Amino acid sequence: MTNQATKPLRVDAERNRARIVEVAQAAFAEHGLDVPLEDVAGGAGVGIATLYRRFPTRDDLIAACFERRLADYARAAEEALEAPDGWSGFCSYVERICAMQAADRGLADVLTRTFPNAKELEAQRTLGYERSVRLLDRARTEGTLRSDVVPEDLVLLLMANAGVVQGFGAASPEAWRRFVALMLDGFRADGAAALPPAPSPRQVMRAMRRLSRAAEETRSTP
Amino acid sequence: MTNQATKPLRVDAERNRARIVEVAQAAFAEHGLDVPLEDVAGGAGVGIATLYRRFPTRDDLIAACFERRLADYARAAEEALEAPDGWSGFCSYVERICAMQAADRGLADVLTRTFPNAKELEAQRTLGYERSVRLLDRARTEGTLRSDVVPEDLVLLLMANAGVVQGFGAASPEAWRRFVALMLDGFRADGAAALPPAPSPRQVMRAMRRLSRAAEETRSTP
DNA sequence: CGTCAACCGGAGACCCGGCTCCATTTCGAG
DNA sequence: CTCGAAATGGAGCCGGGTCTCCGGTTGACG
Repeated sequence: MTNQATKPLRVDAERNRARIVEVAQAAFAEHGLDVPLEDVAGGAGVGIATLYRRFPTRDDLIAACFERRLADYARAAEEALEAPDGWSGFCSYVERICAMQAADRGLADVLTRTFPNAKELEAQRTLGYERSVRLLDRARTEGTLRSDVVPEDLVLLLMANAGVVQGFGAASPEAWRRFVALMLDGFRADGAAALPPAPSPRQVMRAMRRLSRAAEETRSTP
Repeated sequence: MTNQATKPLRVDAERNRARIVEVAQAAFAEHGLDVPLEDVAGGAGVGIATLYRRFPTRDDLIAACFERRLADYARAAEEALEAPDGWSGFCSYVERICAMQAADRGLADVLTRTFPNAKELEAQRTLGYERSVRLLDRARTEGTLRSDVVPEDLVLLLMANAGVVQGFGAASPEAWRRFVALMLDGFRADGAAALPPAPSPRQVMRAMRRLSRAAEETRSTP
């Protein structure tokens, strides 16, 4: 979805494009992925048409804004893999991605939706996913992480944390920390009780697709 | 906000009112608190004006729909108080209210917002809150529930579960069970690590007010 | 059965966001 | 400096939701 091989833009056009992305990034972070695009255009000191010409689809703009952020996300797992032990790696990873969600409402959405047309984004997400699987395996074989966790549980956690962040927002910006700590305690192996079944990977995909679709509809028919 | 002392309605009007509430309840349960009111009116086989005449405000309709459901919510805590021990009472309470959220998207919202003009609703909520405090105290002094939990943690849980329910929706209707089980494990006293500070009661109130306000704005300027 | 207040429905005004069309401006190559 | 392609911006259309106004209908009482 990102124009890479296309002809380079005229310098003024490129400048505008950059400003749009910059403003959009801030707007997404503060208000979520559903900010009115007119506001973004206005904030960038540019006409709405310019924004649409450069980013025909909202998803195009989202992709442009979150490529870097998602790379950070993937890197978080990589760095956590370098932790001295599995458990601390797992914990610091979870805390880190939840912190990212708390700091950027848009990212919280991006992490729980799917963007079929933005291969770059999806590639990063997949990369992060694969690394987190290794992270999970390591902590699990170490015996500190409960043995019945599956990668899908991370999605559960991401969605739950999104709810906390969204719910408390600015009213209690640190509330998510407590939630995550509680949750991490629940992930410990010792004394863990049996768990109800996890959603299947297919179900997770369906849920993420559903969220994307719902967002789109909410936009066209608010 | 509920008209109690006002003159009784004409029988046909009363019949319509009842149908509106009935349809609205179902619509709220399925689509959340933000369903278009025209749909509700249409579903009830009634003109939009009739709905507005009977419920000048969306909140009036919400209050009429959720008085009973919130009474159920308050009763859940009462019944949990009768459990043989504190821990099982706490667990069954948590599971029950989360199940209620999963079964009714509207309720999930009602439980995390505030309705300053619906004293009946707020009274039920307060009742439920007071009972849950006793529930917490009992399990805590029993030594099974970690000693550093506070009532605000239940709000944290409600908001997190709302995120899970909202996120997975129909794609994995049982996912919340696993989440709640994980969470409950985190609430156990044994081996609990120190927790970051909880949001203060004031912060919780502010957050709930904020959600209400946000919802209103989303409605007028989606 | 007649009357009137209560009730009803739907047209339409209003607002908002998404998206497009096109007359005008600006860049930059020659 | 000239000139065409690139870029621009805002007016304007659409669709959807809220809420009101008013002419027509109906229940209930005498």
